[in-house]
Amino acid sequence: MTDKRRTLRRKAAHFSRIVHGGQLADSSTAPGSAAPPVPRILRIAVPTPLRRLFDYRPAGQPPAGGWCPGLRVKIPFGRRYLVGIVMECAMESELPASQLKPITERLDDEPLPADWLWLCQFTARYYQHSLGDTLHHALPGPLRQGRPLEARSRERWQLNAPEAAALDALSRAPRQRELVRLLAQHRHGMITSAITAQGYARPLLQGLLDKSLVTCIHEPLTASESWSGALLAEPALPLNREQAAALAALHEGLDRFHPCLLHGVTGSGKTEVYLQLIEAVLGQGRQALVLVPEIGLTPQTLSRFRKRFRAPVVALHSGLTDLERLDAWEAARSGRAPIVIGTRSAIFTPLARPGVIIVDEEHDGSFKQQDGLRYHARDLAMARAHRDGVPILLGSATPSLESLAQARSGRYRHLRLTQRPSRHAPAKLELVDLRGRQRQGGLIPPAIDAIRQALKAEGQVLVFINRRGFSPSLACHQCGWIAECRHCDSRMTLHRQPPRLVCHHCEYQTSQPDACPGCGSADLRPLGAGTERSEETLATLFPDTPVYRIDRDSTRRKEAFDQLLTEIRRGEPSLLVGTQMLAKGHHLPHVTLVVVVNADAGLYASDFRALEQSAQLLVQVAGRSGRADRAGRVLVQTLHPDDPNLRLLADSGYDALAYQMLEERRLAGLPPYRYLALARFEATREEDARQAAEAAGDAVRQWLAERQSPVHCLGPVPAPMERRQNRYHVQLMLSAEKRSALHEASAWLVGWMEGAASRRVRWSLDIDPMTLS
DNA sequence: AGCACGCCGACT
DNA sequence: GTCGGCGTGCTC
Repeated sequence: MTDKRRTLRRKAAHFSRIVHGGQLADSSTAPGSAAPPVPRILRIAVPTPLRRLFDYRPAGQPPAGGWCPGLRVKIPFGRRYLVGIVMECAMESELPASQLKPITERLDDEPLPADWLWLCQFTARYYQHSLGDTLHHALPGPLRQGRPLEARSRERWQLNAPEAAALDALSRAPRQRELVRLLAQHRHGMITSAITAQGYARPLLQGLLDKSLVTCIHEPLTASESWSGALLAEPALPLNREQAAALAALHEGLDRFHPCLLHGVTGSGKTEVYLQLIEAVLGQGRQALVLVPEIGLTPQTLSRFRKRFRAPVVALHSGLTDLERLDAWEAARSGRAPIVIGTRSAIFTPLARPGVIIVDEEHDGSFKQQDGLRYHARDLAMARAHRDGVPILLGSATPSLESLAQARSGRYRHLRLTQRPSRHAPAKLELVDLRGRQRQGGLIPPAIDAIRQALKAEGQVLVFINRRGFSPSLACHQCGWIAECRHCDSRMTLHRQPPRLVCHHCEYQTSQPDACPGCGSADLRPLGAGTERSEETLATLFPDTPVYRIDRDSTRRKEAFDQLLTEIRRGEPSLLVGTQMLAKGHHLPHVTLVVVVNADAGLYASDFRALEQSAQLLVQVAGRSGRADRAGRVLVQTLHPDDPNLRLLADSGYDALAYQMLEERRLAGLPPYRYLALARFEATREEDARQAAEAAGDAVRQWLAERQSPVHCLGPVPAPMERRQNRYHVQLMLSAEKRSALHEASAWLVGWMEGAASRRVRWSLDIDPMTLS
């Protein structure tokens, strides 16, 4: 009884710290202030999900600049040692001195960069995440582990002999010859990572070294490279009128926060605008940060940037080792890297002299992290540009409704590109009625005829089907049994290579049954088509044409994908069957016909963003069709050819549908007109998840009522797929017209859940959720 | 999240 | 007799 009361009191105290305390470290105590007094207390962010700082006593020599926020320290924490980051220096602690431990060791002489620290604090607060966890997440691995942020040396490779002589010596080593040619293009040599990024493995370099054809120089990493002088390695392309106008508008806002939406149809030359904007920024001696979708950081994108500028382009992609990542981070922090290009997590790269942030394909879903720290890189980019006082450019042919609304309201400058260099307008979507038609591999006769014609005219055909595997389910024609996952509320997808039933939600696999487990009948049939089945059908229908399947299964190995793309770019008439992997980003100049096997998935889905996302995807796919000298066709198969949304998209284009969707969002009280926060609860027992959600719902409703808060609370409701991997998902939604109100309410809810949630229930809060599932 | 402590079933 | 299951509590 007394125990219980004590626990409650402790929870209340803890809770009030979370809600009322926790101001951000004052930036006036940041590095640079003169002669700081030695603090008695260091408040430290610790890599744990606990949303508070921990007080320690300083120990050892203070750094030259004095104790200040941003210094890494090693600390004893419970029974282990962790790397924490000093966030505040204070003279008093709420705890008695006897309960404070001294830090074990100071790890830095200089604090971590202030812009990085600010962004992490902003992120933790905005997404209601533990600051310690956020900092940990945003730090390169070696720094996370407490390794020093010191100058590392790196290897620079330079050709020794004249190119011709070297080539002579390598008559029987074609890869080494290629590498020699590459090195010959770089008078000052190349660093290892730049070479491996081009696909040359280290052993090749060793081979050249053994033959004394190259020298390897170990240079300190901090050596500043001079890239001043001539900025461009190749001249900029001429701009059309719209591009020039957009660039002129961007030039007006180079020295301030200037949010812009570059809204340009596929092929209208957005990248050229990026490049010339970056040129201007580099010309001022400042840096550019470019964010691209996960699928967009291809060697082609990268080489376009690298070819244009003489300055080094640092790419942050998933293939980097921890040390390479640290190098990139350090190069950006020190200002040595003028151009940094990377996916979502690259938003956490510090910059010495920020000049512009560009978010390419800003509507892309991969900018939102879907687990753990659920941040949206585009939104963080906006916050960061605002704080740094630099322009930010969001680019897309199919802008998110969020960005479109901002542009329409005038908060973002709306820059449009409507012209394409080719004579042809983007291909129109032709809706094809699927109803009552015989399908082969998902395709109906008119589509097959169109494919035949396109191939006859020496074109390539892209068949888009957003389902991996052979068939999305396996059904018994005797009793109606359907293969379902044991662990999820979902159907198993049939795969042929290898033949298995696979759950795409939890990876659970079984062998394909010979007979129905329900009635024993052998009449099991695949239901519907996936990429494998379309591939098989097309191979039968067009035996003389190569069929390439591009999906996660066929391109598991990276080289396989590159090889396929190279083959496809040769331009021979061929059939490409693929998921959105193919639809996004890749330039496929020889495709003259696109067939969308089924456009219906997003039209009637329950998720409020489904229509927006499928419209964006359809437009992206359609953009693969047609090229400079030949108009393309896009056939869209659908069971709902009269669907008003689909019609609007086909007849009037994305923008018209987008503006209509915005009106619908306004009426429905959904983003971007209201802000959402989604609390998710999951547990192995359905009961536990539901009870936790109900308790949270009751608590937050009471809190809202007491304060007469305008925030709405919906639920709890079961998630759209309630059972996943044998865990039950229930959710609670908060919505508000004002961000600040939502923020207050969700902060309170998080505090409540942190104190109240039972051990068997996992919960998380998703601010600005992308999906309600 | 880790990592302890603590209290109940099948094993050398 | 103990090894180890996961329930509960704590981390300055």
